Amino acid sequence: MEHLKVLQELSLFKKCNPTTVEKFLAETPNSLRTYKKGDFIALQGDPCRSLYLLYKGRVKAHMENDEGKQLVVDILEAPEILAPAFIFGTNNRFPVNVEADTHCSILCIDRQRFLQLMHDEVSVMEDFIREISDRAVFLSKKLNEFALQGLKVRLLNYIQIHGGIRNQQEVASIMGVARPSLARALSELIAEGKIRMNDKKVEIL
Amino acid sequence: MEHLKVLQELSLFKKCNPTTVEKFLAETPNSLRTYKKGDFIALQGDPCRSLYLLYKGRVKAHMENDEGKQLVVDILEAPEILAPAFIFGTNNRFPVNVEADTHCSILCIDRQRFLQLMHDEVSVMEDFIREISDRAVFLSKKLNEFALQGLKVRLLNYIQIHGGIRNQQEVASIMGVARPSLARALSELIAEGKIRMNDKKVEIL
DNA sequence: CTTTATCTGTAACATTTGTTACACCCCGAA
DNA sequence: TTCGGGGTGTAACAAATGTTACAGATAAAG
Repeated sequence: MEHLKVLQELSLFKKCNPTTVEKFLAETPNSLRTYKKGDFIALQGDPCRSLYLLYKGRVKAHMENDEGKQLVVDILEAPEILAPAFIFGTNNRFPVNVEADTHCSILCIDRQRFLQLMHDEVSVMEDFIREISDRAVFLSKKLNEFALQGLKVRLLNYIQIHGGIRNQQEVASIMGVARPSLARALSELIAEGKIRMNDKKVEIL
Repeated sequence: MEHLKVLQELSLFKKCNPTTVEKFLAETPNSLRTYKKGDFIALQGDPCRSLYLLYKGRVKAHMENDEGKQLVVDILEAPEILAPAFIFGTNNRFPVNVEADTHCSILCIDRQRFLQLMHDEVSVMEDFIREISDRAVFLSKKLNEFALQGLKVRLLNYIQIHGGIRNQQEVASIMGVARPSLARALSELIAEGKIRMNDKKVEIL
């Protein structure tokens, strides 16, 4: 049960009494699942009836439209709560595909059991509400970028946060554009003197 | 205190004991504010430390980028909770401007008092979590549309939901495009036989 | 070291949307 | 009635992004 230790690291349980958490995780009907890289953990539209706790590995959340165009919305690294904002919604379905980006292990906890925990442990309730709220802030920031900002601005934001570009294809998926468009945006940013590139490191000016 | 009755209609309090709600609203330090059409209730970046309950009027939430391009994210009608997803976030600031679209009355409730209510009343906690979750779903749907769908698809969705187009300028702000672009998209949809227009009513085929 | 696959830069052209401008219509005010 | 304002349709051109193609660079595999 060494995964219990990992899950204690979740911000969700940080302020909570460790023995309470341990007891909760131990007593909960343990639906434990593992996935290998490339497996789909959930599909857009799937019902979302459990709390999914990622305790090992990395997952990608991405959307896809009818023509196959993709957008990687988020990349989550263990330990992390998956899709906390979609469990208790009126229409509790995944709005994204969740795909294992490495070998992954996930603990599924019954929704009712978790509600009970929130009743009993005030700090868990507060932290869970904070988690959901942060997701909403994250989404509205993304919405702002996609609806109002051009590609070059989005790209500058990305570079500022990540400090560089490891893989153009990857970043293009996150920006929601085709790969050559990303390369062009990079060239233009360089031509405009906004950034400088040595190797994969990008410097903002 | 007839606004109390209106607020009882909020889905947030639907399952809750009415006298409890009444008592809560009455006892809470009543920061009551009114705005006239066009007033800004909150600005992008403002701290968000209270629960804002809209009990009269209609507000618009919109974002703006540096060049002045605007996007109307949502239009809320009383009774409604304003920005529930931003009160308890790690960085609790408004990500949108909130503007009075008619004469508005808003009740501000202290964040800590409301937390207390959620502790005491399980149904309020559950409903508040549902509210936030629904906001997150709403935002991820919007993100999907803006990042992955073209204007014509967004427009069809809008027409399907609203059953028509009252005012092109208004809808253009919601779609995040210039007004002539909207008119063009409409023409093209008609030319493609996807919709038919008589007067302001739009029929989907 | 050579081979091979992947990543990168870039060009040419198509599509979508923005911008500006203008003519038309409808409707209410003077 | 005339006038003026707001809403609508549309055209012409500009800017941003998508699509496809290809050539060179780089990294991984043998």
